[in-house]
Amino acid sequence: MTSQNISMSVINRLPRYYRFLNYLKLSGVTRISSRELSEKMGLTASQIRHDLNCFGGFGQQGYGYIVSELRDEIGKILGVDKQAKMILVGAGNMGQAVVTHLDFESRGFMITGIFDNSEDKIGKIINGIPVLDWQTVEEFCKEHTPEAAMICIPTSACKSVAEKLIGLGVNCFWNFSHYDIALHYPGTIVENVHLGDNLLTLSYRFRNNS
Amino acid sequence: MTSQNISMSVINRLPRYYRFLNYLKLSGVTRISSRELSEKMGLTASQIRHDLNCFGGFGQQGYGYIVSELRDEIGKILGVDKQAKMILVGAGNMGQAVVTHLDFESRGFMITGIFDNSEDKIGKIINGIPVLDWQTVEEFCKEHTPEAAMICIPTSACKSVAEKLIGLGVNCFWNFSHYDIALHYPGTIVENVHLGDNLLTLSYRFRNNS
DNA sequence: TAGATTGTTAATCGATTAACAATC
DNA sequence: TAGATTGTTAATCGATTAACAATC
Repeated sequence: MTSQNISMSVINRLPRYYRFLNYLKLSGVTRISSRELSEKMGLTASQIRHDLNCFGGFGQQGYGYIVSELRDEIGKILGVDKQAKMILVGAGNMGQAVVTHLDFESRGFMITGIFDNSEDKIGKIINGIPVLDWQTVEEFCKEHTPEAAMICIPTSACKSVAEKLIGLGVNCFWNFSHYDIALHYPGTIVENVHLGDNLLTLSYRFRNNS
Repeated sequence: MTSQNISMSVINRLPRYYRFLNYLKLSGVTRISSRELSEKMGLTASQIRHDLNCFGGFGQQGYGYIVSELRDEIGKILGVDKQAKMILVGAGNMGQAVVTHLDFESRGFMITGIFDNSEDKIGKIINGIPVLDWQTVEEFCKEHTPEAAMICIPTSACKSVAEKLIGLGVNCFWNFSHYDIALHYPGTIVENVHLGDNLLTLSYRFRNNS
């Protein structure tokens, strides 16, 4: 395993490499050089080679990279061949939409349970999975041992939910709330999706577009 | 206007500053030093002072920053006091959920039109706004002159949609598809929301958590 | 073999942190 | 005034780019 000391800058580029290579493969491209890929992706060839070599030498000198091979290697690095059990906490608009819209199975996760505390939602079926009462999460975790959680609840509720889940062995979070889990629980792995922040950034750029 | 040459690293932190200051204000905190704020946010005091001074001296030496004043200043920088007209293209799960879930008005934008090309969706009312036929977008834009668009359609449809909108004077995009608008149309302002990429990054970090 | 392109090291560039003089 | 904390410059650190030897 050559996975030590890889910077977040590099890691954050991997999914995009994976997407482009996937697209190239589907388009029937079998071979590509770092220069050609750099033109398609708007990066430098140097950066691509540098990034890839964090994980090993996937190319052939004088030839380039075999698209399907490189795609598979990056897929393996990202963990697309595995599926960690993930629960969704909060079955509101956003939670429902993301779970319905996105293919989790091809991205390393599998939704195995959905929880909410509202009478309206409990019992509802989302994407084939029934919404359970948040009160029963402890029981569920002890039986099914989920490893990750997608958090789609109001920020005010997140502290107690995170605390509870961490106590039940969940330490990987896909966090859509504004509560800063990573800051309060240093051992956890957290990716934040802050749509509001993203929209504000767009606003700034729109207003200051000189 | 002191908005020249601000790096994206700084810009991307602004919404988070704004959120924390807002929270502090609501909590009744009137005054804060860069050191106190740095502890609450998990940054260095030096970085906070450095970031803020890109836009002007908002503090008082020996005293710190007045919370509500700083909040308002950053809000103004982000453009929360203005509302650019934005249309939503694609009224599927994600588009509906985000428009319903998020308060656009307090983040510099206002949804003034929703478009789709599916019979099921056209005529439906989302958040008080009727879904219009995508075929009528040209007419709509000429009358209402939207300045921005939220793109929630399949990647395959994005190229033609982006082209059309750019032709109609829209050059600011909140892009949920995987089509790379910024790469293909260099003059545009684009913020991408790539949920799938984000989930893959989480998968990587989960698998390589040593 | 000659040409092409990688893998890898060195140079550059940019972002973060440290230090401290200015000043409230 | 003395103490505190900013604004700002200098030092450090990390990420990107350039260069080129290795090699297919």
